[in-house]
Amino acid sequence: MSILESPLTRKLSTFVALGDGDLETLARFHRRRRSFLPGHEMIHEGQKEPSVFILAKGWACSYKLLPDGERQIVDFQIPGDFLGLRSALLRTTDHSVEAITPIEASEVLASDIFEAFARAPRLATAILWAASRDEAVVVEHLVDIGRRTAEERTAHFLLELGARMELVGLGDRTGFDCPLTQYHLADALGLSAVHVNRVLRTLRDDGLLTFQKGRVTFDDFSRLTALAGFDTSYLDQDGPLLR
Amino acid sequence: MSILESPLTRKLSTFVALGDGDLETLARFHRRRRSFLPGHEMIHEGQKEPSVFILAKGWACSYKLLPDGERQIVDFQIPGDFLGLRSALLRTTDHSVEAITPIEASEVLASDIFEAFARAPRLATAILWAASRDEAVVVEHLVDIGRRTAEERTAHFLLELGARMELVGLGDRTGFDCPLTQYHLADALGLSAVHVNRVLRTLRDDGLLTFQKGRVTFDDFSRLTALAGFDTSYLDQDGPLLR
DNA sequence: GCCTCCCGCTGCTCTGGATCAGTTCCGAAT
DNA sequence: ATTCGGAACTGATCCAGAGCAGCGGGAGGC
Repeated sequence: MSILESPLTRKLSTFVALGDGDLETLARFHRRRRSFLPGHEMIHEGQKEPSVFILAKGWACSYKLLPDGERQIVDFQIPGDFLGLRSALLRTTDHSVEAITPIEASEVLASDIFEAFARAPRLATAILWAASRDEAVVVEHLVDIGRRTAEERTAHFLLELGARMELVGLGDRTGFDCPLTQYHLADALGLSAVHVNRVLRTLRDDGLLTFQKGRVTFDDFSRLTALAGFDTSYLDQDGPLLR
Repeated sequence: MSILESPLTRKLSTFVALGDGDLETLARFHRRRRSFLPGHEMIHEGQKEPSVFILAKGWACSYKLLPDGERQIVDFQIPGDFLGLRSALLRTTDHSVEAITPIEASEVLASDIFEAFARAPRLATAILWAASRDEAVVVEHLVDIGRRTAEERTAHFLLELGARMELVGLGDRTGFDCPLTQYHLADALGLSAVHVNRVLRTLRDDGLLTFQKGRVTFDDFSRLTALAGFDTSYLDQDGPLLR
């Protein structure tokens, strides 16, 4: 896949129109190609020298484990996302990352990123923007768990995920392909797997959303966004915010 | 207050030894001094042209409101913290910020920050580090809400806050001054105020922690960290990580 | 062809925390 | 000195979601 059509380039381009120099610097990130099988722990909590990856294909999830063995999934990573960027900056790994599907990724050298900051300010801004966007996703997730009911929370979370998939051309408002199990969803939403199952069933029975056979289908987008209190204004913007 | 003893400088210095040029650039941030009274909404969700502040004195909180009027506090800001940095990068404000106490802050121009990235790479790295640290705080908060019981969650959250206060010289492992009400805590922890009250009472009765009269006291630090599953390794490091 | 494992699914019971409906306390304003 | 408003605190009841126990079905391995 050419750098020009990589999901990351696509994502960054919605924010800023990248120049040739930026693209060249970005291309240099993709030196070491790596593949991982489902279940592989790509990054371990506590790891020294944290690795950074750019996801080209497949899904991963970042999570933390509690002493009692419970797991909280903090975020899912989809094509175009960075893995371990925060850990690299903090020089300490505060979470683990696991491959959910077979994965294709580029392992990036932290030094390449810092170099990019020095010599390709436009690209640096774009990366910062992407990092901020990730943080905004986590914040929305926090609100989901803190203040929404199981149903709102599930609906809202899947809509958010759909919006992210759409941003890299892997989905639209009818739905998206989704390799997650109900267990993943439970660990992400702070619910039990049993309850996630019931919630998904009622959402389906109400004709709002179907989560089945590797696909999430938004059966009634407008009623769904209303139920979830989901802000659809992201659908309005077209073209880079910054030229 | 001289720039050298500002909470932000102090915080950044735990990470990287800043040079004269860095400090000069940092000093330029503090051009417009602003004061706010408790309850003032310094940043509004949806605001265009978001403002950026560096908190010098006082406490603020960033939060999101839900359609049904519920509020989720995402984070508290203490001296040395940035307000609205993420919004500035995203060029859209996805949360509000309210002053909790009387506040002294510097309003920073986004352009000054971007300039700093171009000409003071060490400082830029330090700011990036601070932003990553903020994100790590939000992630811990997410785990609190998603997977910990009310008691663990309350204890863990206050310990985390204590660690942050310690980092800017405003607390130690015996406790810290804290202007929050039980309502603030409830909105942050995703609990009802009633339940927060009960939890604080049992923590106090068990001789673990006292939340009273504007101060949080860690009555039994080691039992408390054990209950909360709180990682105390932050206490080990001394001196900048990066020289 | 059968076995096994994982995932989806379901009924029942139990409980952590919400909700409702107050009272008490304290500090600031008049 | 009294009022007033916000915060802390408490008891009683309710319910969303957890926990437990178990079933069915499909995909992969031998």
